[in-house]
Amino acid sequence: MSDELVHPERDEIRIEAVLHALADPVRLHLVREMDRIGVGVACGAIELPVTKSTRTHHLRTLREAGVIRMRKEGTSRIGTVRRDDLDARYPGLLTAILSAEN
Amino acid sequence: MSDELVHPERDEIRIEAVLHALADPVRLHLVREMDRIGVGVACGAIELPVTKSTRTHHLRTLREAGVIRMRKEGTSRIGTVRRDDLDARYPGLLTAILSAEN
DNA sequence: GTCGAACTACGATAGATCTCGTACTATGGG
DNA sequence: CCCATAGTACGAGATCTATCGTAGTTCGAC
Repeated sequence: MSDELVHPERDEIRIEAVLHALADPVRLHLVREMDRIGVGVACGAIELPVTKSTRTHHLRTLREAGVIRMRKEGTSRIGTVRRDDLDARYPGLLTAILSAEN
Repeated sequence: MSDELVHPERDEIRIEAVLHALADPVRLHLVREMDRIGVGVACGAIELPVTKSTRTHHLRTLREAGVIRMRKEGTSRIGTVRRDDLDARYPGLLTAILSAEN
């Protein structure tokens, strides 16, 4: 059970899905926080103005788009940005988006 | 009349709007074609599997997001990608998206 | 002036999606 | 075992949006 959660392979990631995932302000904030913290972060620890179930929805969208990777750890989920895969597939994309100030 | 087409200023462009605009396959195709051709292109000349009114809708979305600029020329609309503005605001973003193979 | 071409405006509709509440599962501490 | 915590599943409501058809506008050609 190293990977019960479904993730797309690197070559299965689609640019439209990535852009759509990052076009939502809540999800963009999630990814920015994960990227800022760097190491795996408990997804529930990131403050959001939405409920738990909405958070789950957004995290699934990010995961299924290939933007983040999630693994289980106890009752928590540890999330990390898939920077290596995204940089390999779309060089410069993530940096350009995450460094945008507004 | 003063019904000149409305465009956001460079510093009014928002990253979420740009990402949302480019997340649609029809709009991404439009922008890729405009960028490939380079100089201003008659928007109606780009082949699309949608009707005229749907095309208008997508072009307006791109224009209002600040991705393209449109000017009138006779009964046609000439569209160009706002590469200078986008490169200045989000360095590397457009190149990363447009060079994505899939 | 009349006609057609290019485009926009508007309304309608079907589907997506963001949000929530409730119910449920799984894990770990006492 | 009991229970709290972290998260998911599911369904519902409200909003958004992609699409179309029809009608209207604008411009150039004749």
